Amino acid sequence: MGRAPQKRRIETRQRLLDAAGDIVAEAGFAGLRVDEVVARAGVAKGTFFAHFPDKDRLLAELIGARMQAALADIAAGPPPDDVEALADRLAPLYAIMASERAVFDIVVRYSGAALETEPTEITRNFVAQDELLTGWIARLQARGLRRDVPARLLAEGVQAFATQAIALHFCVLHDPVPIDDRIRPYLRAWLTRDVALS
Amino acid sequence: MGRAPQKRRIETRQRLLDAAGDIVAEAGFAGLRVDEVVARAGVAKGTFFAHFPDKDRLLAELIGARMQAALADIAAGPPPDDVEALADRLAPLYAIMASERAVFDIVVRYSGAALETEPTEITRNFVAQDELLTGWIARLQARGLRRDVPARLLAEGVQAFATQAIALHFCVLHDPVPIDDRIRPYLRAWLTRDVALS
DNA sequence: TTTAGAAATTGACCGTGGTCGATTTTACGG
DNA sequence: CCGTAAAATCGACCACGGTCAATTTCTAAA
Repeated sequence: MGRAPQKRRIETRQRLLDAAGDIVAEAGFAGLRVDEVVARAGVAKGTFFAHFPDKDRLLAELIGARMQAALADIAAGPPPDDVEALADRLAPLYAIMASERAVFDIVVRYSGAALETEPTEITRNFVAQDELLTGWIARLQARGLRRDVPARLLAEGVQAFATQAIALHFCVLHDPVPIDDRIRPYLRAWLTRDVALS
Repeated sequence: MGRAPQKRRIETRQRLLDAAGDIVAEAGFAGLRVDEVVARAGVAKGTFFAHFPDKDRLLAELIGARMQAALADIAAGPPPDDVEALADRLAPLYAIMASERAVFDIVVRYSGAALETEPTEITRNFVAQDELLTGWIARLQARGLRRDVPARLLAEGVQAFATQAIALHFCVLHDPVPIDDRIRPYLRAWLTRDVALS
């Protein structure tokens, strides 16, 4: 364990994050250049990589922060009472993930902790999603949801379908359906034992 | 419509593919460098990009070819008679997708046709997977599989779970379970109406 | 206050993917 | 066989992410 980080380091890191945030606001995540970030933050290029192992990790940091905010918002409300309400509640989170192709790519890459690296905010977000969903689903299993499968597996499945739906969203073979509408049929089929009856 | 490609162009393209194949055999997909490919093929760098829009598309070409071979093999056999057999049959295809992190990344990126670009061999492979699976599942629906959801949606779901399972495979948070074992619980839950009874 | 050493920063440099105007090769009508 | 326009190839060049030895700044013990 090294020493605690100096105040200067904290400030530099924040300046880098702020500069990056500004650039994203102007040019999107895909338009972010490391040279531009360090220029705006007023530091040398090497400093950037003393704070972030690579460019993608900075993006993951920014995206993870947005996802955490959205998830906190979602978790703050009451648990949903059926599958449709559940889909409604998750929509804002998925909107972030699908906001840009570059964002989705980063989310997918870091949704599971990469083997070598420290977990990112995105990884933690997915773990938190898992817990929230598992709780919601376990509660709904007392109210008509399928009970033949553990709540945790169902929760993981929800994430699988969300990824699939967003991936299809970036695909031209399929009509430009809103992702929310695309996720819903999956969730109905996955979470209920008999769609015709629900 | 321009003219048909000249013989020379066909040969050059093949030399590039062969060189790339050799390098992959030696160093894996992650170890492929464009400079190395053109050096072995005996052409200039610009020629490479006259044949492939970018490096990733070459990789997609190589990976797609392997996937097509595996899928043809799978399709050649008789249709499976239950969920377990279905999972068995798909295993070789998933083994390719999970063989390397770099491979999985490419597969995910091109599994749906990217908005701007020509569809790759990988895209076509996923469409073919979809059709094969839809046929298999429709047949199995006459033998006990859930009938409350259209076969095509179930087929898409299988792909969603495969992606999820392979992604988790590259994640250290979870134990190093073989991907096949990871996919199976999903498929049982997704394809049957009541896991406890099956 | 001094000072040793750790922490933080610097910027020249490199590897690699990708571009583009110049050049050579091919196909084909006359 | 020649002339010419399209096709194919070439390679110097650029953009951008990432490295690292050198330098500056900070901290804390003496």
